[in-house]
Amino acid sequence: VIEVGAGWTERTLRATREAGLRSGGARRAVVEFLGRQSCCLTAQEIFDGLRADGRRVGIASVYRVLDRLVEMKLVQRVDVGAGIARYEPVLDGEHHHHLVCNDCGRVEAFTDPALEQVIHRVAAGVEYDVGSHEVLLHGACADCR
Amino acid sequence: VIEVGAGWTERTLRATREAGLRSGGARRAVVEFLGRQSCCLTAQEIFDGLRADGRRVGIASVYRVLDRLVEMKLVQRVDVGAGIARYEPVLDGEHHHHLVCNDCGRVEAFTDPALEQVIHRVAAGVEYDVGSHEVLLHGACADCR
DNA sequence: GTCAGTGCAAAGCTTTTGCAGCGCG
DNA sequence: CGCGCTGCAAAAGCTTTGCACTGAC
Repeated sequence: VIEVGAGWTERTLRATREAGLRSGGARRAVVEFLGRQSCCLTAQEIFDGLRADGRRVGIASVYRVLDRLVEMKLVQRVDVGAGIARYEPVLDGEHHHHLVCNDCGRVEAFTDPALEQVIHRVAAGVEYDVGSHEVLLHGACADCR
Repeated sequence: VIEVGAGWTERTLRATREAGLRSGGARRAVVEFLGRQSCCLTAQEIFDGLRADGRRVGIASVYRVLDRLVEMKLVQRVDVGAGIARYEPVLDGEHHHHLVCNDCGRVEAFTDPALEQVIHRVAAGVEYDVGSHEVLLHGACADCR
């Protein structure tokens, strides 16, 4: 079952409530904003988006909310390599990886079932207790090449 | 053919010479230091290592040399996700990926031929002109779990 | 002699922390 | 009504840039 953004928003708000966290305005705003996005965003992009919507949130709160959600495995942090962290919702039944353009910095998603299968086999064979994985393909996007 | 560190050092110094770059002390020191390492290092670790050897290099030079070598595809930059970039020699005939411990930050290498094969197939099927790739497995290492 | 390469210091950016106050439960 | 959540500002990293000077070619 593919869960869409709206489902993630609701599930996330419920999970934080059930974890005994109080619901302030900043967390709700960040969660609702993230739930409307398709791919990974930087903290600054989330901050700017909220400000553009007229929400007076602090960027520190954005980081605090994201940290908490990453900890709860509701958000995945993706480092595409420019020293800037990106964040995206963890959707049930959907899992993708990223193409990164070395020239313009564009990031796009791709999926591949065989790739997932091989990674799970590899993860099962190492000494680490692997909880998540990430595949990055770096290169030139259609526009830049 | 597996090329060892010494081969990389020599090949890299030759490549920079042939690219018309002048050979100052800092680049030579960084290249020779990197050639002696097995896995990825941070710029700070390289800087500290050189200082420990008594080389009076500036950290800015370490970054400048690394940038240049990444550009020439002689060094690969690896972002394991703590906001700190890591760098490692690109060895001919050897290619590995990384296990990252979420608790202690330890980074280890692993290889898997089937994984490489699948990634190359995926890379050939996307719109990007893929030049490099990177697989990160995050979890708890043997000591931390 | 020229100018790329270098070390040091200062600046820039992302991210974290301190703190007072608001407001959820 | 306590204490978690928040915004703001300041601090703390990592990385880059400015600048004068050295040394390779």
